[in-house]
Amino acid sequence: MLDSFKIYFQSKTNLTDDQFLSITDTLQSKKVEKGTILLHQGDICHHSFFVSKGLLRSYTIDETGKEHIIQFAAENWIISDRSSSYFHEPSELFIDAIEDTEIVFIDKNFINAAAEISVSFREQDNTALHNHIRQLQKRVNLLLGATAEQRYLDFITIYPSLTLRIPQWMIASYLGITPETLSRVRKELAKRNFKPY
Amino acid sequence: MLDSFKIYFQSKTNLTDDQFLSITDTLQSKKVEKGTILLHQGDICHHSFFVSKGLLRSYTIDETGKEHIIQFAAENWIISDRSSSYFHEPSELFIDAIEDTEIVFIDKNFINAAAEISVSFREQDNTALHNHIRQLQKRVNLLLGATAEQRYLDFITIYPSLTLRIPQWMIASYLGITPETLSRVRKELAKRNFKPY
DNA sequence: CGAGCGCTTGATTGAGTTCAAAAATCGTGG
DNA sequence: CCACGATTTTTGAACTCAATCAAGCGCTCG
Repeated sequence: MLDSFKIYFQSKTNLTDDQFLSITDTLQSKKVEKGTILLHQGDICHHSFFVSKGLLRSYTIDETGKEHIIQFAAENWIISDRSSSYFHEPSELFIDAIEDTEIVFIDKNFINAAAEISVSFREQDNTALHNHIRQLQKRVNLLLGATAEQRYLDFITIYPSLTLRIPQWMIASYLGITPETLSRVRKELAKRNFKPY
Repeated sequence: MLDSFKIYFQSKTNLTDDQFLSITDTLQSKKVEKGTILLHQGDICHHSFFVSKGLLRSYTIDETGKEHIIQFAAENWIISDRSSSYFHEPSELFIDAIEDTEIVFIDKNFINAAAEISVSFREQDNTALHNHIRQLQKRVNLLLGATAEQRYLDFITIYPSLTLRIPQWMIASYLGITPETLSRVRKELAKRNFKPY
């Protein structure tokens, strides 16, 4: 599993093999099965999770017990609660596995070591933060104005490869609509002869 | 106007007066009147705007001509389109003045110079990015689940000092509801003897 | 002082939710 | 590999929150 992390990481940071090895000797990786919870609401988030295989999600549960999915992370994505790790605050989020998943656990030590020896890592991290902001802002904008159908169309164009892997009720939760509504939206799109795949 | 920026900036970065002066000699500041547009959708965002007095907002306009307000910025806040400046992309956003406003224009040169000479500036900038992510994520979460009333209550508790300064229809736009709905929500709250101020 | 903008109020409409139940799919053990 | 229970998706009907449409009021600022 570390292999794909290495490929991912070096593509972003141009570290030499030696440099990479020197900071990854402590990295843990692990296979978890579908349903495993990696981060609990209320806990402080100590890791970022790199997905080498499988699928994770982060979500909140509100007072009425409803889940709201914040993010998905498939192969070669990193998921975590940045606010919680950065500010050492209890997390709002749960993170769990939608599929059996292979994970590399990235901790503070690694981040610090990488930042220490690599300018490009720091730059890359900064770029990732900006990307995150851009993505969140687009989503806010979508949630402010778009209909259920528009939200779904947006989702399948941005994440075509995830659409078939993620259960519909989770996509609905990500879009802020009910599973029933999503089902009807899809039916309507099919009727209008729309072919997503 | 530069004075309040200096106070703000030094409180966050512990630069000496000399250091501050050495990088702020090129900074422009300006008074703009209510309604002035500082950034147009489609333009690339070259500045961050520090508000020393007054009130700015950023917003999008969708295909149907509707405004969606992304952010407000009053005294001692900075507003910009980070994605646009960082990635040199055309901005999705407009930024304009809700009140007559005094602004300090922060450009790339200043940012780079400050980052060059001050570790604490870089840290501060990183913290600001994380704060921004945290705020956006909370907002996504709110938009995913909360009713009109919950959104409004959240707004007035987070931004009590802005509630009276911002026209109601703009607050409605920020919350993703119509002005009519907000008016009714407020009426309902008043009836239930709720005293916001 | 009046024209325009913002806020309120009312009536109506509509997109999406809720509740309920059937149909389809999945996964797991025998 | 099949069967059966569980989960997911679909469908239907009633309902609800918020949007829309429309009209009137009040303020301000030009």
